[in-house]
Amino acid sequence: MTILEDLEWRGLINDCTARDALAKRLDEGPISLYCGFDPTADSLHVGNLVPLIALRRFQNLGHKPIALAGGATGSIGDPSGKKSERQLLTKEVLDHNIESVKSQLASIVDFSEDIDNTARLVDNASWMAPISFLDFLRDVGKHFTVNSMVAKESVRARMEDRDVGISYTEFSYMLLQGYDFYHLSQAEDCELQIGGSDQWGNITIGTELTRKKSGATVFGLTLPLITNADGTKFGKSESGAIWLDPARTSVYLFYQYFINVDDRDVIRYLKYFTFLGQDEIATLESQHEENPGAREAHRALACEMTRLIHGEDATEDAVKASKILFGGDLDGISENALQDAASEIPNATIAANALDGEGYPLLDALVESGLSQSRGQAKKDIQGGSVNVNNIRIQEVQAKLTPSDVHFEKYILLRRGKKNYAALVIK
RNA sequence: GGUAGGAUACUCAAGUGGCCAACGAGGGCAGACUGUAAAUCUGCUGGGGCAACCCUACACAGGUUCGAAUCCUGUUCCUACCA
Repeated sequence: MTILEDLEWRGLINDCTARDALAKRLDEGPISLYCGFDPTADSLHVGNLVPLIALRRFQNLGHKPIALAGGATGSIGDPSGKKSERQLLTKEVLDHNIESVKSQLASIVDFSEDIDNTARLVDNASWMAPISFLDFLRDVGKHFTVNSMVAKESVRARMEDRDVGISYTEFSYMLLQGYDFYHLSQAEDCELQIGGSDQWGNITIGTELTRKKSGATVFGLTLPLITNADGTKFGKSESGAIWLDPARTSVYLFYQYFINVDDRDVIRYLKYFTFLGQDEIATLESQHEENPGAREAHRALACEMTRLIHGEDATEDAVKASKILFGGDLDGISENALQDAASEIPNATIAANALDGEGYPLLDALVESGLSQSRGQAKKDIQGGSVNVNNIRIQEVQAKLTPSDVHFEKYILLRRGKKNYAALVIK
């Protein structure tokens, strides 16, 4: 199966320039391809993942991936899909972001030097910064009419909204990205750019510019926007985006996000995100249809994803913790098991002597651990029967935690609702 | 510039002197059922207090009144029509 057939089967091709010509070129041998990302944050999140994983799919088949960090473009701001003008980021922030994201990229594409088609990371600031404004206008700007630029979706949306408008700076963004492609085609023999579907306009500017300036044919391919069956935004949980940085989104929560994917989405996501083949996914699909309650497909998705981003050991810990936390009773649990579970969920520390005498109010513990936002909310949660201490439901608002609630002289396990856990660590 | 209308909680949207921390819908959270689903049903949805109650909040700043989201004055912003 060719790479394009594989992507097609996975539902990962949204749009493609000169599809037949690209297929032919891919048959002839490995090519270099790139995918850009703007360093707007110091971590990637799962929403960024599809194009990067696609880079890896190409790499697995011998092609040479280039990850492009938008040190230059990121300082301008891509208007695509943005309703209003963006705040400019300082150079220090951009540099810091690129540095942080670099290690995350390494878990997705292979940067090891002992293979022929090792991945490379480039920063477009390195070739963009030296170009003078005059040169840019003469060498790049001359190739495009404002008429066609204005017609691009990303610009038109902002032009039509007269309240926000679009600055000249953001208007120029597409030319910068277009120039990137031209530059990489010259300097790195890069022949393909991939990206999210919102990048179509920017990518075609690049293929056009390259053709006009050098006569070479380069290709563009966009991947679909991931949509959840229930209409919510993919990659967002109740507490915000699911980040790849474990300091921002714990491995446990990362794993749980995929475990909790909607039934209707799970097979699609296995195709989008994992490297499992047709046979394996077909097996999971039939298992899922026969017995959805077992959630084999969810487990496979969550494990594959967690393993890819966080590695084998962290995945095992997350699986272990999930088993303990959703296994019911705490009786007979071992100290190690509880400790493992506690290390995966939010912790709050209280002093041992706070439990003495009257005991420590459960209300305070809920707020302290972040499970409830305020004491008033904590009270409602308790009255609503959603609060558990050591997996036993507590409904007295005035309940106090005492030394008898402490397991192994160290832990009290709190839970709000079915899935929100926190550990109270006694010091 | 003129005239008319508008600004209410996460969003939409009622309320036009006390019964308003504010109807209703969506969203969110939780409970029941289940599979850590979906659908459905139920409860909650400004902060503090066990409570009586207190504080903060109906664009902003003042005023009238025992009492204001509601009336008056000024300010800002929106929308429509006219110039």
